[in-house]
Amino acid sequence: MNIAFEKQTGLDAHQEDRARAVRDELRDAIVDRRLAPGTKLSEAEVGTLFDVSRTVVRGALQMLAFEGLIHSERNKGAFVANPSPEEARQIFDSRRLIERGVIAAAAERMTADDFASLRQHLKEEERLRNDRGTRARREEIKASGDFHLMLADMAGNAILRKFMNELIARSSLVIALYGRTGISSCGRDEHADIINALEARDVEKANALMMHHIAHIEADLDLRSAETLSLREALQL
Amino acid sequence: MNIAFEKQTGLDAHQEDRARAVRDELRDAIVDRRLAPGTKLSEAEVGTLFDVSRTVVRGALQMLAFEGLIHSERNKGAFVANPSPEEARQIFDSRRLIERGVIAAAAERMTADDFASLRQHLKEEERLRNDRGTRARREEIKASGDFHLMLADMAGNAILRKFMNELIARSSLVIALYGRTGISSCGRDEHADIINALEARDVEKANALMMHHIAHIEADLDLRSAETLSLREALQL
DNA sequence: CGTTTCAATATTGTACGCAATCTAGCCACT
DNA sequence: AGTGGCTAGATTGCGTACAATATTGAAACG
Repeated sequence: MNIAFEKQTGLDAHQEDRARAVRDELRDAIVDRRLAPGTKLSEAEVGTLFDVSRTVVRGALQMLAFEGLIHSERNKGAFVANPSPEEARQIFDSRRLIERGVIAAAAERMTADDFASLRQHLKEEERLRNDRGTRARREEIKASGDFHLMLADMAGNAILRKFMNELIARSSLVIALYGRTGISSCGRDEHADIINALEARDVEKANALMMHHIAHIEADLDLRSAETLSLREALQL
Repeated sequence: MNIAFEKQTGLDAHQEDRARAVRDELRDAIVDRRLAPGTKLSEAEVGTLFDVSRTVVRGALQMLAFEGLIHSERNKGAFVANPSPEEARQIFDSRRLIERGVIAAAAERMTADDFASLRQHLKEEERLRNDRGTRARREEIKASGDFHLMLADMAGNAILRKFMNELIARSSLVIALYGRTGISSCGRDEHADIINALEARDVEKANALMMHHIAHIEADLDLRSAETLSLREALQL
């Protein structure tokens, strides 16, 4: 476990809820794959790295377990989730369902400001796409997910927003695991097209575009490696 | 807090994961309103009642907070959730969305056994509906929710199932808070109609029936009392 | 008499220690 | 040499003590 942040980030910024801070750091590390699936997250080790007690670490791990990002077994410990192809399918099926609802709700509520901030975000995505290096790739994955989360925000339903948060995080993990080209599939201006359709208040079209978008992401996955993964799971989990 | 179960139930059955056992007891108590919304759940008090340490209680409370059944504030404590009318709307909007997906997935996977166990469950609901007393009412609410959870099981998507679990629990809370007649709306054989449509593999009809069903439940609520509740919230929260 | 301050009390947040459980490595035995 | 069991080490589960924060009540002041 070669995490190199210690307490550089806002971990000790406000001394509020350190468990949440640790969770956020771990989640980022998992989502952009600095922590490989299957990695054991030892309470003592994590605690040492973040300079907090095991009590705090346990809180953070419990939260991550709820989000499905780690998998913890009693008396065994917590491990970074290693989603099976079947789980991957379920995640994307769920996304199709929920993003449909997000589009429908957002279409009725979005303001000019919303479109402006989405377009601002698009520029950022574009910039990252042209950058090179693994760091840019990681940020690109995160930015791509953030687009969907911004839409969920604009839908104005806190529950759907929470569900999306979980689904996006787990999607990133799946893409990291099974992605062929990384995220180039997310590449072309599909996000922009969705925004345009929404601005035209064409819900049908926005929906169709979103479904295509998700289908593209899923098509970039190589879910055949089922056996390989079951094996890995059997061996190290 | 007049909970009267102590350790009568399967709490100490297996000595595994007592936090989960406490969570389940508390969830039941919240969902069928033995614990009123807004009630403070003191760690020490809960611990004494269940004869476990605060550590275990904290674990249980954290889980309930994730499910949206309690609301905990730092250095203040945990309180049984007191959903606002707006939250109630969001919960039912989310249910409409997700149950649509459940119906679609279940329709393609359900077996004869599934229909049999659903019909078995219907009989149980029917029996409870004819019983009198608050205990029967509570069990009726739970059974009514279980119907939806059984369908979610049959959809074969663990993620949707988890979402439904949360939504059903929160719905029960909302119904308890805002329900006019209790659950008579859920009464007529709407569940049975849905099963019949599913068995005929008529997804469209099943969906329409489910949407009507949810609309009926929602129509039985009195969400006007917005001010009253904000006040209550302001006073006791 | 109302308001404000402050101290006493209660409650939550966190660290730590011990017990229970799992893991790994070694030795004996076939 | 391979297999099985056993012991030593490591890790998690949980209780408890102490620190940090909020709440309550009374007393002092305007």
